[in-house]
Amino acid sequence: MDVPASNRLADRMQRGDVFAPRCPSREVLKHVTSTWGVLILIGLRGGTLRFSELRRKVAGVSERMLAQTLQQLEGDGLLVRRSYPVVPPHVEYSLTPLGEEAAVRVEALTDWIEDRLPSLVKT
Amino acid sequence: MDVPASNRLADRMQRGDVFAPRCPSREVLKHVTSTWGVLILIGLRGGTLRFSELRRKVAGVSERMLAQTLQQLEGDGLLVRRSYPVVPPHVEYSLTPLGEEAAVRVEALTDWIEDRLPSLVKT
DNA sequence: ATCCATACTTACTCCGATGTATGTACTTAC
DNA sequence: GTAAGTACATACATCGGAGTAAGTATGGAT
Repeated sequence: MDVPASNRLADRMQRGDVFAPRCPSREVLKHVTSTWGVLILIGLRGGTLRFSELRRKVAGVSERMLAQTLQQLEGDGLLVRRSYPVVPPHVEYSLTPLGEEAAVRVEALTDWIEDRLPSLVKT
Repeated sequence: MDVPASNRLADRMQRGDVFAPRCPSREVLKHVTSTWGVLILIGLRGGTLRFSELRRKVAGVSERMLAQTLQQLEGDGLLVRRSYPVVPPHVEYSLTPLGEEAAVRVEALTDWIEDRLPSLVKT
């Protein structure tokens, strides 16, 4: 069968198509599937967390990567940052409804991997 | 509340826990969520494909990255490689049942991103 | 004789993802 | 006075993901 007209690159990019290298969806995908993006999304499913709480929950993140990844996900509209002008600083992060939807799907993948790990060939 | 004993690092790694930095599940996760890993898994959902067919379907991959990512996913038991001793070479790749399960979840995520792209803040 | 197609591998290179270390501003605790 | 906690920013170094180009082996087409 032939390729339908709606498969043209421009159309696919407007709809959102990860197969189109320059589609913005690739950016979001990159953020969401990044090492720390995955863990932050899942970590926040339990509810709102402060920066340092999240840092403890997502063991192994550096402050640098945590801050950076949080900004990316915030820019994508997947989480919100609320800061309170007190001292010491108090900043809270929580998923948006959109972020919750993304997190559910990411967690479905990681849960599956964790479950099936024994079936997967040893590295 | 305290951390239960089953949350000890060693236990979490045996079960498979992406939050444990040295758990093998992190390796699999890395392969599956890599730029080309994602696209290859989805690309193969349509059925068996040859190397060059896959290369055309997953637009933008270099031969180098395609070969390398295929080897990773094969090592994880997510796809199988069948080669026929003919000339010119003929090699087929297809998902294993395990790979199909993974691909479904990966595609659920990418489908969601494609759908919700308009809702996501512009970069 | 030369080119093309196939499925890679290898060498070289580049850039972005990530880690480390340090700084900041303020307060509480010792 | 000095250390610790908080939420970052910034500079520097590193490492691996990723692209490019070329090579390999073979046979058929031109």
